Amino acid sequence: MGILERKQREFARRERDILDAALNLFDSDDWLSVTVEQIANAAEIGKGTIYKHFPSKEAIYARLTLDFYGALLSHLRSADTEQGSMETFRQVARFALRYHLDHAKFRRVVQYCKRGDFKNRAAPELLQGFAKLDALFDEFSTALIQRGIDEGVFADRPVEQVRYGLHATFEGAIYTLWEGYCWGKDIETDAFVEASVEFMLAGLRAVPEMEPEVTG
Amino acid sequence: MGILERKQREFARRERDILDAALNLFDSDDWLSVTVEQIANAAEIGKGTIYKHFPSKEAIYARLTLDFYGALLSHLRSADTEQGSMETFRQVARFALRYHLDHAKFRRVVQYCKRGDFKNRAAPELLQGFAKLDALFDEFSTALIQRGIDEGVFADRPVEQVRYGLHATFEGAIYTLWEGYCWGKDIETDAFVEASVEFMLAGLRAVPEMEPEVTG
Amino acid sequence: MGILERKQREFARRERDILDAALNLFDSDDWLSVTVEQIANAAEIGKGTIYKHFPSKEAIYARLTLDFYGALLSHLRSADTEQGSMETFRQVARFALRYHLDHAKFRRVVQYCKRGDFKNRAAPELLQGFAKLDALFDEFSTALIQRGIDEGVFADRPVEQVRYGLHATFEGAIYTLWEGYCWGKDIETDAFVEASVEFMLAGLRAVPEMEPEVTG
Amino acid sequence: MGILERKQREFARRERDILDAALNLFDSDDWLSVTVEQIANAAEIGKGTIYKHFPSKEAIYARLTLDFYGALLSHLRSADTEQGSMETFRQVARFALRYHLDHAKFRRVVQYCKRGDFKNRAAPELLQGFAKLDALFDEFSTALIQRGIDEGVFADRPVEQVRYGLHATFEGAIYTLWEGYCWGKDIETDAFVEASVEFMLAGLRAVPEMEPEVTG
DNA sequence: GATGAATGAGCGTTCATTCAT
DNA sequence: CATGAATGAACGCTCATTCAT
Repeated sequence: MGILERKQREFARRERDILDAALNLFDSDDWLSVTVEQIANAAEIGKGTIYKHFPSKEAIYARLTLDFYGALLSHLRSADTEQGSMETFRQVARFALRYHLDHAKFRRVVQYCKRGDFKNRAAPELLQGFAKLDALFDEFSTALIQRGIDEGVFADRPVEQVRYGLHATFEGAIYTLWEGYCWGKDIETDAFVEASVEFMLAGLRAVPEMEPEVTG
Repeated sequence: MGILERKQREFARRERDILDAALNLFDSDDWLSVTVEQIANAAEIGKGTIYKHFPSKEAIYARLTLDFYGALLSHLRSADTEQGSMETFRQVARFALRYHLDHAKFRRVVQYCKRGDFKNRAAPELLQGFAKLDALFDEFSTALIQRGIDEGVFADRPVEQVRYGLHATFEGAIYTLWEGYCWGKDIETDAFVEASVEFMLAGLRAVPEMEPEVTG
Repeated sequence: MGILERKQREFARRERDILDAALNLFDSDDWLSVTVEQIANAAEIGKGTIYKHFPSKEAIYARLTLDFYGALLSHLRSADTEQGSMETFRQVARFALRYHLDHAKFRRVVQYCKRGDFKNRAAPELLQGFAKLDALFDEFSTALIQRGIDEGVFADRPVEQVRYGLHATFEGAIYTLWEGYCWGKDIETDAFVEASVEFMLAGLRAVPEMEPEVTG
Repeated sequence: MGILERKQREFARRERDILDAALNLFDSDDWLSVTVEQIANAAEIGKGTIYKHFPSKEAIYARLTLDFYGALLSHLRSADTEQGSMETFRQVARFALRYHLDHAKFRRVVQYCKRGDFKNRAAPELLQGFAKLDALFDEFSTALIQRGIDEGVFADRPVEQVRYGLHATFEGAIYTLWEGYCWGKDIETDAFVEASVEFMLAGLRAVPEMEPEVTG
């Protein structure tokens, strides 16, 4: 019915209001001291209404984080793969890093949700949500790397092995971009993105064992 | 006098007791809920005595973090530099990563002290301590890289630029080693250390702009 | 009309559903934390509908209590009075105690409604309901005792006086039966009922002032 | 040392202040809505200080109740037992009832602590405290009754059995005295105490099985 | 008449820090 | 110098009741 539909839409809209309000309030180093009441006020609803949508404050954190990664994944999957695997990887990596930069408001809450103490407290269903995303990212990146190896563009090593270094660089790049700070200075973000992407590609192409002779 | 000296030694010893007690208590996901009283009990002193040594609880965090990085730096500086710059870098990087693994008890407090909200609250003198360490690490790593470039082992690029990718990989490697978890699975630490080190070296050697032709 | 009648019947039926649902949910030590929503769910109606039948949650408590005592009274009044006054009293008392045991689900809410804080908050009309029941029980028990005195079976004292002890034993028996616990042990209910009834009869028969000589 | 002793005395004194303040505030039908802050204010200490003495608000309830029963027991044990067992029982029972009247401020909290939901939440050590008191009261009353039986003053029945009715009357008397209300009217307390005590004695003396013939 | 989304007041408890002894 | 009792601000969450549809 039209009435039911409208109610559902209003309900969904309020949920967005809550998440948006929270996200904006969380964009500060003091974010952890933002109270549920402040979120409710910012969303222009009552405090109790928040709990119609989320069972706890931490569930809001989790939801923002899941939304963040879910949107990233969906963008990545719709990436253009017509080009060579190197260029494809470059664009995917670049996009992922820029996505983090463009959604920097999420950074504190996303990092919080990765912490062990958060996961210890989190409801099992939330943890499942995170695990599912992990698996999807895993699958996506594995395919990307394997394609490069198959095409002879990346060094022919077990994917398991090459992903270690790749993961390190990627995680560190995000961390540093979000921190905005490196080697005692503010970073120049565009340059940082490009340098990190090329670093990843260099690692993917490199033949690890014999490299001194090859390069030297 | 002997008396004065003994008193000073006792005082210093108590400080160590506090820091050791805190460090052990902090080795848990619940570390943030460790109270000053618990630390005092574990150190077998009164709660008030802690405040003779540290102006605040967060000062203990800062001190542990400074100690952690200070010790790392001093170890790195005493590294053997007799070998070629590539091998020297490899050993330095490997040592730094292993050092983080070997001092995993520090991981939560060290990560906490990097957070923006901590730095906002921190006393200026503490921030100076961190800045000084940053500068020393900067100086040390710059020298290492520059030597490799000068010897023709690393690609000839502005140090500023190459350090971006290097920093990303290094930070991400530490983060992941401490997390113990990557791509949805527990990591195999030895392999992870080696993969990360070689990834860094690959990035340092690679000629970034023309690589498609070179490798393909 | 048939339609009107059916509506009334449905309405009354819903009220029963609410009361039954509430009563079942109240049969637990946690009964005070049962929410209106839980009652509504158990009664398979909407939360708002409850308020079409009862002006407040406490009105449900009051209604259950009034129903409980009302049913007891109506049973007592229809008791067989053909036997002697002692046996009649014995049967009435036994029935009243067993009635409490058989309706133990009511115990928490009935006791709650006796509390002073409840009565302070209660609407005047509810208090009138309780007062009316009190008066009817008063009348009923007075008649029963007076009959025993008139027949020379109970000691000849002012009814006012004898009822004090009787009331104490009766109230205490109910309390203890509902509690199920006495002198540090679980009670054996049948024995407890009989012992209490005989205790009441002993008190009713006893000549208070001179008894040492009489019995000794 | 004098210093240590003084500290202990001050500490104990504060505990008394808290308990006294709480007791006074609890002497109202609204007692459950008395907040910890109100108690702290009334005791002229900080809210946190309360928690140095009691782990929770409910622990204050429990403590008051234990104090109440502990003092009663110690009074009862020091009762004069020189007289005959009937007179001794009469005086003990009378004292116990009057004690409840004289400490009516305790009545709400004492009744609260008997409730099942309270006991479900209570710490095991508290429950042990209650169980211990139960056992001591049990022992005391058993001895009193047995003495009456041995002296031929009370009917010769198993103590277990006679205590059922006695317990009912006693519990009910206290409940009613505290309520102040019986058969729809305010009670006259002195008369109620005497009537209840004589009721208990009548029950103790009565020969249960054959009484119709004996009395009629 | 039935519904259920929205409301918001209310409170126990923790713990870093101080300071009198 | 060492101690530990005292402090009090701060906050997530519940749930009875209302009322627009």
